[in-house]
Amino acid sequence: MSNNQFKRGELYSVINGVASTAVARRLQKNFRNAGLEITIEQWSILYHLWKEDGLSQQELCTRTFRDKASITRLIDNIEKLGLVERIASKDDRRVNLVYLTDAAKPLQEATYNIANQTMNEALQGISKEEIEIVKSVFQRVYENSK
Amino acid sequence: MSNNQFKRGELYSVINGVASTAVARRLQKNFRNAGLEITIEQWSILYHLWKEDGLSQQELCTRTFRDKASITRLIDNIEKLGLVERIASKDDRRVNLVYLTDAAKPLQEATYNIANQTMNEALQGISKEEIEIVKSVFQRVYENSK
DNA sequence: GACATATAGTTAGTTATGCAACTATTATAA
DNA sequence: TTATAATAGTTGCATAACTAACTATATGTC
Repeated sequence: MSNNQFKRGELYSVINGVASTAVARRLQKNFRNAGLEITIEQWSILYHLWKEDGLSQQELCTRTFRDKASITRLIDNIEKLGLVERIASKDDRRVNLVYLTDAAKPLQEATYNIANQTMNEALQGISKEEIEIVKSVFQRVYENSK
Repeated sequence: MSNNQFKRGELYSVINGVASTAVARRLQKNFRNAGLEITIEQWSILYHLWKEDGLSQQELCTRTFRDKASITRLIDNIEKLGLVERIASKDDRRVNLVYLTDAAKPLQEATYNIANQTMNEALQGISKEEIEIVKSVFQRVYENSK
């Protein structure tokens, strides 16, 4: 089984280890205000594909710490929006590779800007040292709990 | 590289400020192994009622950082299990007060033990000072984001 | 080559979350 | 006093999560 210990662990990499549902909700609202009708969960998938397109669903499980069933349905929904498509791998016919469509590419800059701004606001007044401690504690809690 | 986040504000107050879905899942599993078929979310409601019985749904919203619709349905499910009951307030007829039933009381000690043990394992090697910093950062991120 | 096992992905069932629209009750203001 | 606003809770709709059972393909061992 994959290490899918975190429901939306994705946010971690985005907000420097300081994760909170408050931030997630704020980010979602900012997306919506900008006319971007995607969920944060969907965005987290796109985020990884912008970094590296054509990942397998299994690889997305690993990178986003999600269950494979969750990935299946997230991809289903993003596919319905026309932002990604599944293409069967030629090397291994069990594998689906997930590719961004042309419709997804313009979203990247807009969402990056909104995400960065949201995170900066959330992290105001918090020092780099504190963030490092939070990350370190998270890491050890994770190690202790698996 | 780990990835951590607390799923609900609730967990934050329960596990000494160090929240992670890994701990939540471990806790859930430990509950199940002990024959306690409740979810962590349900348990988080019971936890607050064991500390102070007869809270209103609104008060549970505040204390567990949840939406009132979420509380409505969580209470629905816990009520179906026979662990709590809603009693209309005499002072304000809009208000439901949530009371533990006799069936819920014996669960307290068992779940406390399991929770404490799970938390102690998760927090091994982490100092009180570090935990305080994590709590403080969470609080400030929350304040910055609401 | 054949059989067992591991891996990638899908589907079903249950729980939980958030938003928005709604009802009922209480508080406030004209 | 009456009209309006605020508050407590419920319900409908959509998304997401986890477990477990399932299909299909690959791999490894005899």
